[in-house]
Amino acid sequence: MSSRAEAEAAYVADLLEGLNDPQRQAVEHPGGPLLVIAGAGSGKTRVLTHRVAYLVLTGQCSIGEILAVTFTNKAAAELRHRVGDLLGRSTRGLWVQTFHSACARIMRVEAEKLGYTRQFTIYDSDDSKRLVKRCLESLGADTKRYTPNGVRNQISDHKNRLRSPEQAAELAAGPYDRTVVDAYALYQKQLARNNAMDFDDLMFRTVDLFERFSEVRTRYRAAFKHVLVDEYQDTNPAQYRLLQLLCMDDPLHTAGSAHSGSPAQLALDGDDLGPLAGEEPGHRNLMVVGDDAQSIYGFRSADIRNILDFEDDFPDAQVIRLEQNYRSTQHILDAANAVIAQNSDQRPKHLWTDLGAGEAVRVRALQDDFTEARWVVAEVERLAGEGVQFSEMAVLYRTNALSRIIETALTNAEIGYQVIGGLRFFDRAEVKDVIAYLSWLQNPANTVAFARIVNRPRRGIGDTTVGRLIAHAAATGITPLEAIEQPEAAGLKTAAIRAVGVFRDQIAELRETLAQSGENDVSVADLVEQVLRVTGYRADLEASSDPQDEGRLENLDQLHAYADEFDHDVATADEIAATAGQTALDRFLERTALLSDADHQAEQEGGQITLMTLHNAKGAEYDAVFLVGCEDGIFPHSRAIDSGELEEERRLCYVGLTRARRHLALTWARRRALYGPPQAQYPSRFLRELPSDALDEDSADQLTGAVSSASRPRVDMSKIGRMGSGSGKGLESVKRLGDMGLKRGSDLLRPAGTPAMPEDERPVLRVGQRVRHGKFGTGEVTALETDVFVIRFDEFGERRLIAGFAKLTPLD
DNA sequence: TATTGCCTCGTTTTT
DNA sequence: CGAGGCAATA
Repeated sequence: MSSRAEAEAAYVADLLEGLNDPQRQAVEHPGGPLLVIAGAGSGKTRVLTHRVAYLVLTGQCSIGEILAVTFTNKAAAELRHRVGDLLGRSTRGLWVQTFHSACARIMRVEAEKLGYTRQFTIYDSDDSKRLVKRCLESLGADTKRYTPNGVRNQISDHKNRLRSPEQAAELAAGPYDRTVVDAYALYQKQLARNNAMDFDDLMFRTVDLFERFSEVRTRYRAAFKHVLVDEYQDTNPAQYRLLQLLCMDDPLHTAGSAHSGSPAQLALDGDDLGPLAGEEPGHRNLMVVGDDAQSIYGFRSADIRNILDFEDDFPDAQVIRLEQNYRSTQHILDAANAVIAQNSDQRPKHLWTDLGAGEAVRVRALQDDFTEARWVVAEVERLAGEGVQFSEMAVLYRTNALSRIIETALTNAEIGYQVIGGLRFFDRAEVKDVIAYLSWLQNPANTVAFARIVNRPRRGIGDTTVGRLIAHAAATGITPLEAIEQPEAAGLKTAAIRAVGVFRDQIAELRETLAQSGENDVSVADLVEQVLRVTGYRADLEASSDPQDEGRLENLDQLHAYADEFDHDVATADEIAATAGQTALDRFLERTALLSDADHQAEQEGGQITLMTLHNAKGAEYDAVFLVGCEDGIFPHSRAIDSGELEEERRLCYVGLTRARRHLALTWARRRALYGPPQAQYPSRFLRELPSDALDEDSADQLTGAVSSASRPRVDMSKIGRMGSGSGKGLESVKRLGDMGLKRGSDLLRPAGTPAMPEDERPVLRVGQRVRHGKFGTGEVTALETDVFVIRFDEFGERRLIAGFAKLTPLD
């Protein structure tokens, strides 16, 4: 053996040191499709990083021939960092990217083939929502019935399933679907006209590109000899297809029928659909790592079938399971195992540890939300007294609305905390405004950015004027930038022309600066500064008396600082190579578009306890975890109960439980004031799935008393009718209901114009009785409460009616 | 055109 | 309770 080979063998032996058997098996996998089922805390990142290092050290491929994809920038950064540590050298050339940034990078190079310029703008969900709204309006759709957000989600789902508008049309069942499809078609047209892609397009267009241009496909297939995927359980059909196109044989024909879709329709020349005769076979080196039990993004079109059916999709696939957990004590794992075992659509799995049984898991029923919060705080203080760091504790909840009361309790106890999630830095209106300025300067076709900033700060350019400018631009095929140069042609009158003129001059000045920046490489920070100054944006905020504007100014300072940092951040050689021909502004916009706040978020400051949703908790771990609000309707969420999505909720529970290393407590409140007055709550069904052996003795009776009432038929508050239009004449009655612990206001329905009915005239009803109502037609009484009827109408579903107002005629 | 007040409605959200 | 939407106002 040559000394070089010996040295290499030594390196590799070193690398494999300390891995358990299945981990090592995964790292040494000879090639071909590999699925690593990595239970929570089983060392999946370890496997990924070691695998990359192994491939490089054994000379199976160079570092630049590996593509590792993740879902978050944070995960990508960590992966890169840890691979660097293992290899002891630079990871330059290694493609560690999020799905979206990898696609964006490819699209920047290939955009022209699909009719975009390289400067295409990436729309975030907010931009995309605005555009959808505009589309709906121009279709004349009622945006109350067709909410922009709802329609956008539907469109997003179509795209994630690789359905073109035409294909979506084939599936459209009712009038709602058809409107969605119309909006989708128009929306895509507008995106193209705006030279913009939304997040979904980054994936969809890349798939499209690979499917239609064999030359491009071949190039990327050859470039990556190994593809690794993190969090595979969260991939959607588009991502699945992309992986297939990159790795597998005969890529145009291997698509599973469930996932296949033909390219979106784009009017383009140079189509290159053809048989694949002569195309190199795929390398098949696809390694995916994930945990089906942690698939919690189904609502974002992630398809758990991807991981469940991996062996069917790739018949020669190897499957390796990692079940040894290095994080939690056995009681915690027992609890998690028991809960997830209730799911039927789940790979059987049994986490175990050699860390010992540990402390019992605790379940606590508290009389109300306030008491619950205080209990958690008291426990936090007790644990702190035992030496657990605040930074090692977390409070988890299903919905953000639950955080407030915990925050209040922590504040009262003077315990520092940080809330993860909420409004991100780059989503703040003022930050987005400035970015929109920059974005529009870079891409004048970006109508969404134009509409956003044209009257910000206020310049007296109202909706009508903006509408005329946009309509004029659309009608004549020019950009909004050109449109403001010809306000007369757009049909504007004197006052509007003057206002637009001011704006036009400001933009001209900014464009001048930008043009110079191309030559002299003026920094992005300077551009930000220019925007703030020239547009009067800063002056406007400074002159304001609104106290919130102070914070906005601070945010803008932060944005400036961020841009400054960006200017001085020496781009890696990689980035420069990938972005040849791009200006600093181009790169800045790309980065901000794809960067979430989590990446920007300061590392855990010492001494602070963390509050976050269960979704945000994935990947995190803490010594002590409190899972609050374990009540049916909250967790599992009522909407999930309705739509039968309990398994995903249960996986969410599994995620929550497995975040804890040593201390785990689950709490629920018998009464909770979520919106308005307190309401009776019932314990989460998941609590009853916890094995008593894993619980402490006090936990045993924490569900009794309430369980019997939970089995009582309950009114599903989410299906309750709404108060009719008209003013609050019913307020008194509504207030009385509030006093009785029922929800008030919008949950109660009073048909417009219906007068209150004297008590003695109200019909006597019984459950099961058929009734007629003036507005809702016929239905059946499902429940009676004091002053309230609950009726399931044949056409409108369940509604709650105020007895004093509802005119109901008994039918039998 | 900007401001106001009233009404509605209420998951989760890696990009 | 509180944010966002919208219609009635100044």
